Amino acid sequence: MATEKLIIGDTEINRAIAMAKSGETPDGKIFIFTDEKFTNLRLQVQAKTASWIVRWKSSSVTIGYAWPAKKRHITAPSTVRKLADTVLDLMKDDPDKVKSYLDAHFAGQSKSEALKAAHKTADTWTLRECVEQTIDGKTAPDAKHKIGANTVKDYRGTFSRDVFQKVLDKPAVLVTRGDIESVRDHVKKHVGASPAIKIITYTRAVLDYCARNHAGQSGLDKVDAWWHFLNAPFEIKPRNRRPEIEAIVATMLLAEEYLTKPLPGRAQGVNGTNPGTLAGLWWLVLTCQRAAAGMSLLAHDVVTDPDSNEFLLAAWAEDVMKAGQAHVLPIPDRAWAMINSFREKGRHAGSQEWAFPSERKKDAHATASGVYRILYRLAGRDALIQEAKVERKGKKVPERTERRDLLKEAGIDWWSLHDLRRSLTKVLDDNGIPGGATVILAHDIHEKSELAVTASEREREDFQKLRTARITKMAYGGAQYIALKKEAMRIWTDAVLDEYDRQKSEKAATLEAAE
DNA sequence: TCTGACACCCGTCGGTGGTG
DNA sequence: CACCACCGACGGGTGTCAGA
Repeated sequence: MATEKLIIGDTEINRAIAMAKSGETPDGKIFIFTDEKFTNLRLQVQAKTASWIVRWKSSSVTIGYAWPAKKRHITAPSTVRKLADTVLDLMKDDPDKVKSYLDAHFAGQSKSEALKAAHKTADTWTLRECVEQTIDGKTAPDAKHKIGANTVKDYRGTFSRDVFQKVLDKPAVLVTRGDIESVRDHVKKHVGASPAIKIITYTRAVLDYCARNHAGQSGLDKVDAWWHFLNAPFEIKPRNRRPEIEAIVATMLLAEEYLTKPLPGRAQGVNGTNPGTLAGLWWLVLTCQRAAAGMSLLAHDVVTDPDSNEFLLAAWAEDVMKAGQAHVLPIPDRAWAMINSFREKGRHAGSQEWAFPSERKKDAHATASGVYRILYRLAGRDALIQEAKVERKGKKVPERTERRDLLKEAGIDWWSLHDLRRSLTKVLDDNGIPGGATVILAHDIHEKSELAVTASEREREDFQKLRTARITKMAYGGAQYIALKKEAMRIWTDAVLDEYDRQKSEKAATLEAAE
């Protein structure tokens, strides 16, 4: 083995690099330069690498490479000696700390930061432990800023990503901005912007929580709060799909047409839509409520308005609405008649429980998902066939043939339930009542009335009467802006229903002309 | 005309990604 | 941070058809 003892300088480094590049040393064995200036340092060439090694007593540690130039690349003699000096001290102190120190050093931390980090490795939390502690702390019954089950689900989803695992096992004090940013970028590239933003948001939340509440155990008191600078340099463009009333109504007429016939290409003569589900779609079109909340309307919470012949009142309890606020909406008679014309033809029409009972399940309400599927099928977005579970036994089976986008064929751009809310806002703005949309959409209502019902309450003979009284009181008192809501609801529903009447008679005229 | 087998269809469930 | 949209997967109910 060739060993040269001298002061390692650029000449030696270049020779070592040349050897490593070719993979050949003069005698084919390991080639070593030992440094006369810093006795514990050596530059060792073996195969295709030239490594910087610090030796002390019987142990040696690689602190970097002169070649290859990929990771931990160091070629300046002074830099190497400085690093070697620190590492040697650490080796004498506690050899176990060297690795973490080098991790921190090459992650770009300053000497003092990296040293602090190194001294903390054994007894401070990993990032994973910080996550767990944060979730535990924020879900405790007496937590100050509690998080809900959905948010816990969000945390778990975010931190369970594969690319995150390695970083999570690092001690939190050693995690760097670069670590988190590379996870963020990977997720952005392979998943999407929203999950990538969550990486940043939740990492920041976790480190903040631990630094604030468990600084000692997490070790985060020894580190600058670099996570405050974490950022996601992109944003999600807000959607701006806004179907015109004409398109909405054309879609509704199309859906209505398929109440009595199968959709194109279907192998069986099953009607494309069912009245109960269509009633749900009409309900959402005419009220523009959030789909899930809108469909969970209880049957007894639609009441006649004692103060008006032209409206009904619909009410949602606070636990159904976003932000936990009760909501009352006046429904113009004309609109309710439209909805009801389909509603009363539903399979479970007249349900005591739900205003919009499911077509399928007894005792359940029609779901937003089911309503949405009407649009989904009309656009031909549903899968062509399910995979056959059993081998066909030569029997001729009806086959589904084509998938057509009926909306496109009718010149309608794809729209979905949430888009209705933008259409409503536009129509009301155009009609000079910009506040109308806000009150209908329940963006900013503060109402504390109790609408929860107990079973025994419902047993009472005069329940419906009492219920009506309570909803009315809520509608007219307090912060429900009932007059504004009435005006806004009338403008919107009239606009939709006028267009419906227009298109319907136009259609009838076309049919007549064809005969 | 009846019956049973089969696979189809609509609406539901639940997970993932997006939104305000 | 708490909701929403979207969509794959699936199941109960049912139309279809061959054969009795």
